[in-house]
Amino acid sequence: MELPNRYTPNEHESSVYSRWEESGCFQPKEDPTGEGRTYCVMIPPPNVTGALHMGHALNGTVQDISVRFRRMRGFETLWVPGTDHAGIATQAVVEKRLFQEEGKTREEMGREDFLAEVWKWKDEYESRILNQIRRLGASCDWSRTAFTMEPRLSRAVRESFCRLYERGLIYKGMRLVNWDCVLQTAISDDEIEYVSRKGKLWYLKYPLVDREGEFVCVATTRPETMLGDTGVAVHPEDPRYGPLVGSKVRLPIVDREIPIVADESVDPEYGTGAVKVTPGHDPADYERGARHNLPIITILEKDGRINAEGGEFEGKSREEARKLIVERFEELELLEKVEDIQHNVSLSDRSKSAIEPLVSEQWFVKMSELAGPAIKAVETGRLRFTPERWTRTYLSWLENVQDWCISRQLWWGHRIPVWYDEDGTPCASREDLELGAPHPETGKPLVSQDPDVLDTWASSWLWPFATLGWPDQTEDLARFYPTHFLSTAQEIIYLWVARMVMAGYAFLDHLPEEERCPFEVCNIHATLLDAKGKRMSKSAGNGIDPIEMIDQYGADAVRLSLILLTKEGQDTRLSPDKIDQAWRFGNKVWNAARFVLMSMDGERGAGTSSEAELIEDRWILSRLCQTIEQVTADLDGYRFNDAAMTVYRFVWNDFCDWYLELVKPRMSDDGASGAAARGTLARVLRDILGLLHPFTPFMTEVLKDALDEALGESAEGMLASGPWPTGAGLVEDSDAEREMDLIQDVVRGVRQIRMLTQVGERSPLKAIIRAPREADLSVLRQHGAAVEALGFLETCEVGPDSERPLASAAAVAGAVQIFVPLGGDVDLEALRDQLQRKAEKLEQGINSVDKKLGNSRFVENADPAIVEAERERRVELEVELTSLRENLSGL
RNA sequence: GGGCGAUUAGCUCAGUUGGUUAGAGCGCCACGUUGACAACGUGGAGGUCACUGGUUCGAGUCCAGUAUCGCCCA
Repeated sequence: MELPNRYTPNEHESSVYSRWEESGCFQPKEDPTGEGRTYCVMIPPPNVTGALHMGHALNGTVQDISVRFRRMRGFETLWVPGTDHAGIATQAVVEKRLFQEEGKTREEMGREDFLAEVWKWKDEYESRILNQIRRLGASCDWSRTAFTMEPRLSRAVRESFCRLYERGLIYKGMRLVNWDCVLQTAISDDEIEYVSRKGKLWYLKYPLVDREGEFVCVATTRPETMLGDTGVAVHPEDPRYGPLVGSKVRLPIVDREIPIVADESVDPEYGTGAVKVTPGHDPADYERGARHNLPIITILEKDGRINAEGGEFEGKSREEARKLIVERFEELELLEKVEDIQHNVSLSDRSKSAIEPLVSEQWFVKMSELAGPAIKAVETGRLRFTPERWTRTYLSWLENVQDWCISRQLWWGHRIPVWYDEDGTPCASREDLELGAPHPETGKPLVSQDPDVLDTWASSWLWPFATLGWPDQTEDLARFYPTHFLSTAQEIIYLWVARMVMAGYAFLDHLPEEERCPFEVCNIHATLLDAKGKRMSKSAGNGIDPIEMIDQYGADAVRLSLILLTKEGQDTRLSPDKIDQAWRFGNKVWNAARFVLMSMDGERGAGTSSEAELIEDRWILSRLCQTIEQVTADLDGYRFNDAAMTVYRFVWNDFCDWYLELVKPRMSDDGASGAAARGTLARVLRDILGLLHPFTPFMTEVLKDALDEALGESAEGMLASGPWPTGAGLVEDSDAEREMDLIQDVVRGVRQIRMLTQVGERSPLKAIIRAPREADLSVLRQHGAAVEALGFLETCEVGPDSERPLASAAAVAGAVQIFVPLGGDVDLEALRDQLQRKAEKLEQGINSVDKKLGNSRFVENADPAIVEAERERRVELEVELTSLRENLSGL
């Protein structure tokens, strides 16, 4: 295969992906013995109508690396893909489009027809996002693709609902909930976003009953809610109001007498220190009202208009009512003042309309009982977060968990499996019940099913086991549950992670307790920021489209850049030039491989440490050995960035910069040296491709084919199915590394001379090397060829006390001095300058060591090994400084 | 308001249980088209590690406080 000098991802990606799929390597093999090691990951199901964003790309990459690494190591891996029906988001999107395009509302269409439309949308969008995940290279088992509303998973939802219902953990009640007046549904606390906005604080005066001309002044940001006030609260120790507690005020406009109560929750510093209490429309007031038995008055319709309680304002919108009521207060001379303030407004995530707290009848799950085992899971180490600090976030939510409002006034979702008889007596059922059939307890005919649907999280919290077949005891469930790794975003720790853990303990009661936690490791990936450090988000419009980037740079570059940039747990600024950096690395690998493959004809050695004789072969194999060990350990510990950096450096700095340069002269050699070089190159390249495969799966797969072809070896399987490089036949060779260090230093010395003296990179030079130390001398005598090759030296004369030629340039590498006779071309000034600077740095180093060694408390207290190391360092520095000074004085 | 994170070279970031002369990529300067890669190579310049205290023989690293920025939650 002839490789072009540029890697063009678009030519390869789709065919490589198809080959993976056709090979079946993304699917775990049957395992009748049940003894194979498994590794299972569940994808956080993206919203079915959503599009892939960079957060998905990063998270997908992290999961894919984990899965590919384990697969290559021989685990039976399963990565389950799928999507989430995302009740409110999907319904809102479809509703909007239908209205815009066809002018229809869902009410006009009716429940059944509307849902048919949503299903159509779902099918279209589901394939879009799943294909985007494929584009990234994700090695999911597509035969197990799941959807939260498919029959299998819907059955799991029914089962879980009924179990909780039977355990008395689900109840229905009138509660103050967050109401979205546009979508006309309750939403959970987690679906609210807070936006800081400019607003006003109105100071309203409420006249005291029986005290003509006296008032209590309250401050409010929502004056229209005064229509529902049923009290005024002050702090019990507030001297301004103490005497008034127990008396009453007359609510203006409404003309209702309401009491003044003392409540510790009131902040005497805020506003006037007296607050109006509107239990029907404010969560804090709801609590206050409950404590003081104040009545609850609801003043809003479901669409946000004022209802009959508002008297003359009935039918007005919230905004109109606010304006009119403020005007009335002014007319009544009861408006004391208005202040401009900055405050937080709660908006619905989906409709972006202001949330109205509203009392309504909803279904709830009692959470405190379910939270216990989830807390214990982290305490006992069954569940581990990476980075570890997220444990606290998880625990703090669980420890303060509120009951979960699970009903939504939507149509798109799992309909609540509760039916009512004519008296409204509910019964929950796993199977659909016929209307007219007798209620199992009362015997009266059933007249209706609950119209509401469940919160989407009430199905996604079952994801780790429902996708494996639960409530049935399937083979998959037995084999792959509990799963091993979950990777997700920080803002979803409460919404999803904690609930999944609760669900695992609550529902998988056929398993012993230690096997119920749905995953071992929960990774919280970095937040992606734009180049200015702002969080990438759809609403801010500052996101980078991953698909666009894949088109431009290839999936490998997108994946690798995300990992190279993302030190675990640290937020990451992403911009296209960072992706370009990763592309360049890929191109470097491509060209290195191309070069290696061009010279694979002829005899080839085994490429093992035991066979390696030449210093560069021993050295690169030793470095490879360390790299494999390091990368394996890092991936095992989910340190993706460290792993990627290690391979990156090995490939670029060791393999390309030094090894390839060193073996160039040997590559076309017919003898043993050439065979060893080719064997070593083939071995190192093959292992590099293996190590890189989890990060850059497409390119490595293409190069693997090319390598097989060049070596005349049959392409057995794909890289994706392994094996992972083991390091077999490699040893760490510290002698080779030390020797290579010296060679590199000397070569750098020669290069410095070339630069300083402007003699050019390749003009042949004679070098004279003085190596007074026996160890250096023998290395340089033995491996002079390497120095000559990389320094482009004609000759290289090494001796313990070589004479310095007249008119020579010089460099220093430790105790070694390098001289190059140059006649009159030497720029002595520049040379002296450089050596002088180096000497100053050395002196600085010696001073700091002397300061330590001269300090008796250091010598007495520090670890003896450290003290010894400092002494040795002192010697080394001194030797180098001596040779530098000799060199300088010889100029 | 609560919690968390960050502050190191012009920019983006590494820096392990405290112990070399604090590193990388990009950018910059100089040189170089040589047998893979000029999207490359070689060499170089560039840093009071935000600030103030403390602990320690020793602090970029640990502790406390201050400032600025950011994220999550309310």
